[in-house]
Amino acid sequence: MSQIFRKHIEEITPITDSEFEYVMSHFTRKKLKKHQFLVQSGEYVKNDHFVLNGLLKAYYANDEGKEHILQFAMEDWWVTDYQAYFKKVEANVYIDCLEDCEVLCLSLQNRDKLCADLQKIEHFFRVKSNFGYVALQRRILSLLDQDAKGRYEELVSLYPSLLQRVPKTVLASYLGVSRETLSRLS
Amino acid sequence: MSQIFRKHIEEITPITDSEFEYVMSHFTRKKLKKHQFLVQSGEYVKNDHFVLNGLLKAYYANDEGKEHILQFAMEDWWVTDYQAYFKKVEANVYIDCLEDCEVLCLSLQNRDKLCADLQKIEHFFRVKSNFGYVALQRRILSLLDQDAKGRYEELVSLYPSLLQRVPKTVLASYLGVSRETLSRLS
DNA sequence: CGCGCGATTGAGTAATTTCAAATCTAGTGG
DNA sequence: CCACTAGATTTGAAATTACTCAATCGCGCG
Repeated sequence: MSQIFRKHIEEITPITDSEFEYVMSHFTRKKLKKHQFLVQSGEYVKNDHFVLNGLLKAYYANDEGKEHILQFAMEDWWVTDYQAYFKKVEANVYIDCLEDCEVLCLSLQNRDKLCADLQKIEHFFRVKSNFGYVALQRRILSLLDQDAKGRYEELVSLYPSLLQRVPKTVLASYLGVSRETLSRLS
Repeated sequence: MSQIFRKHIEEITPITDSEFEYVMSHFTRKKLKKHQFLVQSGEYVKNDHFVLNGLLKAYYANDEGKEHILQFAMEDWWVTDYQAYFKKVEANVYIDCLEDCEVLCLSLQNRDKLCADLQKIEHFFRVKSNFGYVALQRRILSLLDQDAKGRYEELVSLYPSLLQRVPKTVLASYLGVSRETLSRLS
C-alpha cells in the first residue's frame, strides 16, 4: 500500500530502501469514512495528508453558508489547509471525505525534520510545491479567462474520473457557478 | 543594492558572507525600461527573476486580445512564467515592465545547482514556494467567493501602493472585471 | 492649444443568479 | 418486488449583475 507513496516520491527523486523506511517512520496512517472531516474550520491543523485512496474536498464556507471548493484530493494527492498548517493559524476551510479514505499524515515538525535530515526529501517537497504553484496559476487563469462552460470542460478533461465520483453540485462549487447554471451547460 | 536580496533570503534562513557571495555569482543583473518585455509568449523562458526595483505585470492575452493579469511583481518579488520555466515549454504569458525595472536573473540550471550545493538555498526556495502556494489559494478563494467590489478592496488593502502605481484599467484585468465595472464600484 | 490616455457615464444586451417547482435516481425497509 | 424517501438534477421565469459599445469628461504635457 505504501508502495504508492514510494512511487510518488520516486517520480521526483530516487530513494533507497532504508531511506524510504526512515521517511515512512515519520508518517502515521489514518482511515476515514465518507462524510468524516479531516480538517474543520477553526481548528489548528497538525498534519499534511497524502491520499492513499479515496476522495476528499477542501472547501471554504462563507457567511451565507455557500461552499467554495479550494481543491479536490484523490489518490496520490496531498491535502490540508496549507495556510493553517504552515503558518500555525486556525483553519478556515473544511476537508471532508467524499468517499471512504486512507491517508498518510505528516506533522509540520516531522516534515521539517525529514527535510533537514534528507536533502532528497527537501528537494522532493520543493519540486512538488513548484508544480503545485503552476497548477494553481492555471486555475486562476481559467477563472479569469474562461466562462462556466470552458472551465467545466477543462476540469473534466483534466480529471475525467471526478465526473463519475462526485455529484455535479459539488463540481459547480469548484467551478464557481451555481448548480443550476452548470446543469444548463452544453 | 543586492543587500535587498540578501535581506530577502535572510527572512527565511541565515547565510554567511561567503555563501551569499557564492549565491550571487549565479545571478545576472538586468535593467529594463518601462514597456519593455521580460518574457514574451511563445519564447522559451531561461530565467526566474527577483525584482530589485520597479513594477511588472505578468499577463495572459487570449484570442480576443483580452488581457488577464496573473500576477504583479514589485520590489522583493519573484516573477517569471513558471510553467514555461520549470517545464521547459514555450511561454504563454507576457511579462511587461510598468515602470523602469532592475532584476536579478537566475537560470533553472543555476537554481538547481545552488539548491544542490547549499541546502539552505533549497530550503529557502521550498519555503518561498510554499508561501506562494498559500497566496495563490487565497486569490482563488477571492475569485470564487467575492464580488468585484470585495476583490478590489482586498487587493488595495493588501497592496495599497498598487493604486498609486498602476492605472485602474490594469487593476481591472487583475481582478477579472471590465474597467467600466471597476469604475462603477464604490 | 490640442493630443492622448485614463476614467466615467449611459443604454442596451448577454450571462448568471435566485427562487420555485418538477423530475429523476439510488438505496432502504417492508 | 414494491413503495417510499433523500439527494441530485433539471427546468422555468424573474431579477440581478456585469458586459459591450459608444460617447463624454478630465488632465498632464509637448
